[in-house]
Amino acid sequence: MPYVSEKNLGRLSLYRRLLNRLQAEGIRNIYSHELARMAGGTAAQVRRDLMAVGSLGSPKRGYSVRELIESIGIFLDAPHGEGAAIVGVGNLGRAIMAYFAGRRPRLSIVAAFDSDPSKVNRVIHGCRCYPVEDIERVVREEGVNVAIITVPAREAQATAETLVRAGVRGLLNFAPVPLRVGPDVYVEDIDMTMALEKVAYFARRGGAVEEITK
Amino acid sequence: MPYVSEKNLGRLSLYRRLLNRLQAEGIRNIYSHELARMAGGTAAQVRRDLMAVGSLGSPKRGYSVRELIESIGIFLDAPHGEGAAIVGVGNLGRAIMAYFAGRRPRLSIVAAFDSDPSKVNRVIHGCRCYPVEDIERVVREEGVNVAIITVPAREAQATAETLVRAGVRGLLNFAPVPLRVGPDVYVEDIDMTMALEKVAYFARRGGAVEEITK
DNA sequence: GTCACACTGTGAATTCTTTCACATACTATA
DNA sequence: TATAGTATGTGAAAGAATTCACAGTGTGAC
Ligand SMILES: NC(=O)c1ccc[n+]([C@@H]2O[C@H](COP(=O)([O-])OP(=O)(O)OC[C@H]3O[C@@H](n4cnc5c(N)ncnc54)[C@H](O)[C@@H]3O)[C@@H](O)[C@H]2O)c1
Ligand SMILES: NC(=O)c1ccc[n+]([C@@H]2O[C@H](COP(=O)([O-])OP(=O)(O)OC[C@H]3O[C@@H](n4cnc5c(N)ncnc54)[C@H](O)[C@@H]3O)[C@@H](O)[C@H]2O)c1
Repeated sequence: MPYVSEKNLGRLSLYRRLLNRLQAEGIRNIYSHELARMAGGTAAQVRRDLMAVGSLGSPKRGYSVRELIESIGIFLDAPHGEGAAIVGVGNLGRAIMAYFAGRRPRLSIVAAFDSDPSKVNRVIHGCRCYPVEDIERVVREEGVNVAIITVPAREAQATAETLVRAGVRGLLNFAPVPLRVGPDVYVEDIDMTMALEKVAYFARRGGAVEEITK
Repeated sequence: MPYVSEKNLGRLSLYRRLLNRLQAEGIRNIYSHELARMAGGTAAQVRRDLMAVGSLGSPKRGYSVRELIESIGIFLDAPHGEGAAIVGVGNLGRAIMAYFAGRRPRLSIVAAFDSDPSKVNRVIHGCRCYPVEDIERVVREEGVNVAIITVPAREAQATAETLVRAGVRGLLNFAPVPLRVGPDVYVEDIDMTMALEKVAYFARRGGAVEEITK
């Protein structure tokens, strides 16, 4: 399987979503420059990204939407689907559960955990909420490989360690603290404060340098 | 004012948060390699990043935590504070309002908007919720420069256009669609589906390439 | 059947980012 | 006051990511 950088992979995920929308509209073929326009990039970059999934475009007709979705799927998805866990069923955690509920069949939230007794043993957005003591057991039983962390910042490191001990190898972290984990665990941070400060800064200094202009 | 790349700026924001925490713990000085360890980077990168704010370290003592926070603030923040707006007071929008409420004095959410009549004219997490028809007026009155978009995907483009028309120059977009705006508007997308797919992918293929190892 | 065209796939060039490595400078100590 | 030692600031090198640019190719027109 070819190596892809993180950015590369992110864009493949984006292309797939755009392609799914096109497919729903009945569009069967698409050119790299059209996809680029939708994704906010350049045609060359789209083509370069698609090399990872084994390019399958044809001149004069571009890419088959159906084939592309399929190829990206083969590349991105776990062969037999995958379940994620979420720890911290607060404001953000519940919003995320609502968002992912019933959305992606190949990657869904299969277990939630919270330390608050008033939240455990309830079903929230179609997903059972367990006490944190059950993390290890449930993660192992369900074969969960990926987890979302939405606990308060001071609990995040300990939560990450528990999850890793249970076998989780990928973390999506919403707590505003960098997590320390072993090199075999992949961490993606979503840092809204940083994002908002970036936006404020670049909005002040004469806007975008690189926006979808044409 | 020196030019900084997006990544650069993001890290400055992160450093500031880490430094604030240190300051609260009573720590007065810090070395680049310590900050690097906390932020998950290298010492050289920290020093390089800090060049943007005008470096002010001293050998043997490192950087003054207080001075650094101050310098980063001068660099990052609007001189007299700044108000942001949020459009879409749903699950995610409310979580974000709760999160930012009373947190950053220099960059706070000063107005919320929703199209749902049952939400407007209420105060949610200390912030007035207006009908969408008032976006233009309120944004102008409050001098809002930055907005957060948490409306459903199909409404996002129209919302962005309304905001830009009202004078907003920076958007933090949570809707899973790339926004088309003019080149003078800065857009930052937070795409949770992409993030989760990335985590799942890299978790599967032997974890991180580049995590905080040492 | 064959021609011309527009688009793909991809090496090479460019641009952007990170890391290296070292001269410089400050402090503590005696 | 002189000295030793360690951390900074930064040019230069290395490494990534993006863009350029063009050869190759399948398609539709005729
Ligand atoms: N709300 C947002 O929009 C937002 C934005 C950015 C970042 N964050 C971060 O996301 C995290 C959650 O934010 P929130 O607004 O949902 O907070 P919240 O207080 O609403 O929810 C936190 C939840 O975690 C649970 N919890 C606490 N300790 C736990 C533990 N050790 N194990 C399991 N569960 C535990 C609590 O019971 C609660 O249900 C925080 O770290 C916050 O900084 C939130
Ligand atoms: N919930 C999540 O965790 C999550 C995660 C990723 C992305 N998103 C995206 O964020 C957006 C909001 O998600 P949500 O879960 O909060 O949805 P939601 O349905 O709970 O909230 C949407 C809100 O927007 C309001 N709204 C609808 N049209 C509007 C308009 N034209 N102008 C102003 N307000 C309008 C609705 O009244 C509602 O209050 C969606 O685009 C979603 O795809 C959400």
